[in-house]
Amino acid sequence: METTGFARHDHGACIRDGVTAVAEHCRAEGLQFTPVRRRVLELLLEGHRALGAYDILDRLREEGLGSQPPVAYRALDFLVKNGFAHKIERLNAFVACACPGESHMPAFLICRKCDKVAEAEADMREGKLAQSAAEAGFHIERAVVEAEGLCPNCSGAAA
Amino acid sequence: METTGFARHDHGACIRDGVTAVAEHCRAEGLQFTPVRRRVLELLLEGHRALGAYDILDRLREEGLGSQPPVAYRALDFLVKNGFAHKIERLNAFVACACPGESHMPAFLICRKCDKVAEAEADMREGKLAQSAAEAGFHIERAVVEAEGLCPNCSGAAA
DNA sequence: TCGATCTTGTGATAATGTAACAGAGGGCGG
DNA sequence: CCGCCCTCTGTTACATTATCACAAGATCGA
Ligand SMILES: [Zn+2]
Ligand SMILES: [Zn+2]
Ligand SMILES: [Zn+2]
Ligand SMILES: [Zn+2]
Repeated sequence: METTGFARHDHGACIRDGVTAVAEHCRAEGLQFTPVRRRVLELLLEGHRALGAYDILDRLREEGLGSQPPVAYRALDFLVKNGFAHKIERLNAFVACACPGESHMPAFLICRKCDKVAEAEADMREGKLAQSAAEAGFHIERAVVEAEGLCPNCSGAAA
Repeated sequence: METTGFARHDHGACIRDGVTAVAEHCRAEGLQFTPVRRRVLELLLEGHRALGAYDILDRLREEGLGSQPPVAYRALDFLVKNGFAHKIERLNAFVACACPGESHMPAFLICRKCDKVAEAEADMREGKLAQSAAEAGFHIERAVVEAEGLCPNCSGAAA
C-alpha cells in the first residue's frame, strides 16, 4: 500500500531507485531502456505528478531528444505496457509506477489542489463492487480507480 | 446496486422512465429540459452503451438539432453537471445515469466485447482503499471507478 | 415592455492521440 | 565482411476530442 508522494521522503533516492529498478527489469527481460525512455521515466518521477504527453514532449524537445508527438507517445506506451508507468484517464496524463515490474491493479489518489498523485493498491476483484459484479455475472479483468480529493498537505492549508 | 443493462428488461420503459424522471427533476429544480438536451438523453439511454460526443453530434446533425461540437458538448455538460449522465473517462464517452437525480458515487462495468455499460454503486469512501487513504491523511471527495471485463452474455459466447 | 439570464448557432482553434513510411542501428547467420 | 531481420527513431500528415469567443435567439420575471 504505497502512498508516498504526499509524505516527506528522500526524493533524490526516489528517482534514482525508480530508474535503476526499471533498468534492472529491462536488463532481466531483454527490453531496451533507451535514452528517450529513460529520460521520460525520469521526468515522470520528478514530481509525483501526472504529466501530459505534450508536457513531456516539450521537455524532450528542449533537450534535443525528439520533437514530434510519436516520440513521446512511443516512450510512454513502452513504459505503460511494461508496467513502469500508468495513465491517469481522468487527466489524460501519466505517472511513474510506484512499484515497477510487479503486476498489480493500481488505484490513484489525486489531489485537486496541488495535483500530486499517489499510487495505492486496490484490487477490484475483491470487495463489494466485485461481489455485485459477480452476482450480475460480470467478470472484472481490469479496473481504473482514480480518487480525487485533498492530500494531507493541502487539506490543512485549505481549511 | 443497479446492474441492469446486461439483464434482459423492458427497454422501451427503460427509456421512457429515464426521460420522464429527468423531466420531473428539471421541473422541480427549475432547469430547462430543452429539445436538444432531451434528445441527447434519449440517445444515451438508447443502448446502455457509451456514446462519444461526436457520435451524438452526428445524430443531432441528421435530425437538424445542431451541427457544431459545442451543441453536443453543452448538452452533455448539462446532463453530467446535473447528474443525469456520466462520463466514462476510459472511453471518452458518455452514458445516461441509472438513477438520475440521486447523488451517488457511480462505478461502471464495461464489457470489452459488446461495449455495454452497467452502472453500479461503489462508494469509495468506505472499503480498503478509503481506509488506507485515510491513514495517509487523504480525503476522498469523488472517484472514477471503471471496471473492464466480460458481461454475462459475452463471457458465455466468448468461452 | 424591458432587461437579466440562460440557451443556441457558428466559425475558429486548441489539446490529445495515431497512421504510415523512410531511415538508422545493432545482432546474427552466411 | 555482407546482407537480413528486427527494433527503435525521425518526420509528415492526419484523426479525434474538446474549448473559446461572439452574435443571436428564447425565457422569464419585474
Ligand atoms: Zn519521491
Ligand atoms: Zn495537495
Ligand atoms: Zn434499458
Ligand atoms: Zn458484452
